[in-house]
Amino acid sequence: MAYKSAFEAIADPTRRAILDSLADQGPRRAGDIAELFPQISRPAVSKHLRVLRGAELVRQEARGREVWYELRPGPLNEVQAWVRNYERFWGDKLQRLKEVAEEA
Amino acid sequence: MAYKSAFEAIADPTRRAILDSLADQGPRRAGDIAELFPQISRPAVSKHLRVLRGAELVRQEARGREVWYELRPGPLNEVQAWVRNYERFWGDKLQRLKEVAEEA
DNA sequence: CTATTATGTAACCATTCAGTTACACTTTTG
DNA sequence: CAAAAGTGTAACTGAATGGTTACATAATAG
Repeated sequence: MAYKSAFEAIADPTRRAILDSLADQGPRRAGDIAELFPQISRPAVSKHLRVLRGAELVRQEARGREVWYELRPGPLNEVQAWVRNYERFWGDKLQRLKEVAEEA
Repeated sequence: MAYKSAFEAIADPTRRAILDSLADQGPRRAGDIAELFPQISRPAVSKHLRVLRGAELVRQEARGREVWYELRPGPLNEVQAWVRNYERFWGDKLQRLKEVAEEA
């Protein structure tokens, strides 16, 4: 059960949704997070949380018998940096013009 | 072999490297791309290319018996948009300040 | 025409993944 | 204390993943 990179962690749509919910609504309990996904079982969500922990995208904090999860989006930095390298291809007008010119 | 989203396509480091090489050096032949990865076989690279095609991150163009691959980074837009939602957590100074304040 | 080159695919394999159910553990509640 | 609540893990399962080797096909070269 090797630790995953942020790239792998966010490949799964359920895990992205978990992160989204933490971003929108702040720290939540494990059970509350699981309730967001009635279609899958609680242990399945627990495993997703473990993957997110492994990627250091969330931090957990025990409060009595409850466990609160908090967003820790730092590692997404790497993803952003990688994707930014491609912005020019759809953002840079000159680049776009060059592509059109090459097609002609 | 269902078609993957951009998120899933870029989860694999070999596929990211393929995209990087196309971004850096422009369109290349399938064989040339495969040579970038001496550690894995040519068919394995061919399969990665297929995944990238499925995600519409590359386009292929037959030129005689050669097949040229060209970067088509449009779908990365979706990834960028998603990640951008998290920028504020590490970029926004006010947000950072708020977090520090909450910890204190 | 034949041989070679460039490429993709089929068939197979071991591993990983995402899910399940059953269970264990710890903390709170009555 | 006993029961209930909150959570994670073990064991299992079917499907998908990433890799391999062997082969098929099409185009160029001699």
